[in-house]
Amino acid sequence: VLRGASPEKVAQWIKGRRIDHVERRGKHLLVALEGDRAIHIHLGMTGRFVLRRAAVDDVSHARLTLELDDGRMIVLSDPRMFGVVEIGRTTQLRAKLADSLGPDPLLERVGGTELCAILAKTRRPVKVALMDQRSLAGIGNIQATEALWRARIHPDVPARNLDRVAASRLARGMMRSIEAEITALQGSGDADLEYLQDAGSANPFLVYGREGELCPRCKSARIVRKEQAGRSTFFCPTCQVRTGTKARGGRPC
DNA sequence: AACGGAACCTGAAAGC
DNA sequence: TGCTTTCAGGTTCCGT
Repeated sequence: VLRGASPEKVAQWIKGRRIDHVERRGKHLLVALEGDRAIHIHLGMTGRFVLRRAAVDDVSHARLTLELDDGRMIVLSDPRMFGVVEIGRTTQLRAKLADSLGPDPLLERVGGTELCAILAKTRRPVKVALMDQRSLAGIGNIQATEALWRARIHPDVPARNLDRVAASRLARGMMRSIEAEITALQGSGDADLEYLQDAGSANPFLVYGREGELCPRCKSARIVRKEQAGRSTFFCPTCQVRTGTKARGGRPC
């Protein structure tokens, strides 16, 4: 979906401009062009970039094609059209992103102290709080699910109940989970993209999408799936507990 | 202010 | 086989 501009206007805005660099904050991408112009892209749920040497007719659901001067094509494919493309001044778009998004764990340090302070602001379930882009940028349903399992924290715990120790585990679990996903993407041929977008490939996650399977840690309980704030959540009812919270005397931030 | 729920849209998979 | 239902990685808006 183009935001605030016609296709013609977008083409006019970017045509002939050299790409200066690309920056990212959370799930948002900023393709910075020369002359303080930029393209803001959010892939939504089903958006992906496809690189083609020449012809692009084989790319399904192509919504935007960037033709480079060396003949390559960057095609933005997005079946469900939840993605967003917007043009504007680089400085302006960057400021808007910085303003609307919380810290990005890959750009700035988000340790136990920082995370504890962020979570202390709400009594929503910790999983829901983790996915709120205004408090933390870049964590989606899968990362939140995986991070909570790694940290042995039950997704239903009110965010503000987490003490320093639990928040530290969660911060670490979050980083590990992100790193694992990046490694999987770089290594074995886009492992989780395949899982999510191509049929019949193996599930690369620890608990996400594994309802009914044995917990990979305790190997005794089975992974439970439940709906939370309209999203699927997976957790181990044995490993992931509500202990270590302030309510039980844990340390605050 | 903060929260839950519906809406936005299409395709794949499961169910019948 | 083929039609129908369910579900999906995200965000935003609206009503409570």
